[in-house]
Amino acid sequence: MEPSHTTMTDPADETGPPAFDHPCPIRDVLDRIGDQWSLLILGALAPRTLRFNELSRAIGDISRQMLSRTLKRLEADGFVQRTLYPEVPPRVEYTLTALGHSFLVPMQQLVYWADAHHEDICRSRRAARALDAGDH
Amino acid sequence: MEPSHTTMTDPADETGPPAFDHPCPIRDVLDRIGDQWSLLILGALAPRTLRFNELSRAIGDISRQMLSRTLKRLEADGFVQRTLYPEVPPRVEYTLTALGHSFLVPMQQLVYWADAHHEDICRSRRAARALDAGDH
DNA sequence: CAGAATCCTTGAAGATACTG
DNA sequence: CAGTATCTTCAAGGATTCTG
Repeated sequence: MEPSHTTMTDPADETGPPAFDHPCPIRDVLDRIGDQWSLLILGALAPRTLRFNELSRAIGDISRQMLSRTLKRLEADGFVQRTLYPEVPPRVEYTLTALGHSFLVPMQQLVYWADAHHEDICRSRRAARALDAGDH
Repeated sequence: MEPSHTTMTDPADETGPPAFDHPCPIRDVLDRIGDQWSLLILGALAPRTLRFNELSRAIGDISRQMLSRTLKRLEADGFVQRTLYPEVPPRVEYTLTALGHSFLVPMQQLVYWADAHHEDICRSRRAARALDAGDH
């Protein structure tokens, strides 16, 4: 856990207005992937470019509202590129940027870990619940 | 994104929502690390065992409330072990389990990525804000 | 088709105070 | 020392409606 936390108090980068860019890199990334939808969207876009409604169907239970919002953030952060084709009816395509793809590399490792250890976690939870139920 | 996500768009898996243990391993893990404190706690415990108040001081701006809650969840999920020494005054030590340590391995990769690309993200954000300010 | 605008609910987190 | 108990706030996310 070294790199991110030791640098977060770096007093030398006072180049701009504070209070809106996050001081801690990993926090920034976690805020992005911590939400309900970002990772699902990135995963859906990983193999191929998709249009708005294709993305909506691919994910299934996401509201248009949240899909729109989340895509905007991902676009603003440079993970996703949005391309509007000025036709009628309008067509908009979303595709991963190089940054977006590169992000999925370490993320994939985490997915592997999660798959490998999910059972351990569930077992631990059941044990905890059993204890909790027994002692009150 | 193979193992976890390709299966969740599968239209054929309507076997009924079990509704108690999370169906998606990665979601489970993300829920844990997505919150404000879990990762900070794991990071603090990585190099050494700590007592409750040591942990509190190590993290700094966490309330006792949240420290207690988060530790309980981490303990229930098997990331952290809690040991109570029945002395007066009481002493409680928290330490990472093998599962907790193994989790930090892929997590570390994500931290590296975040450090390496934080500037890209910030730059992208600034550009997005500039565009946004210009077009309305 | 691809969103934006609006309103509302809920859970996460903070503040504060108390306890074995 | 190591917590728990309440109360409150706040923002993420959902539902619904409207539009170029």
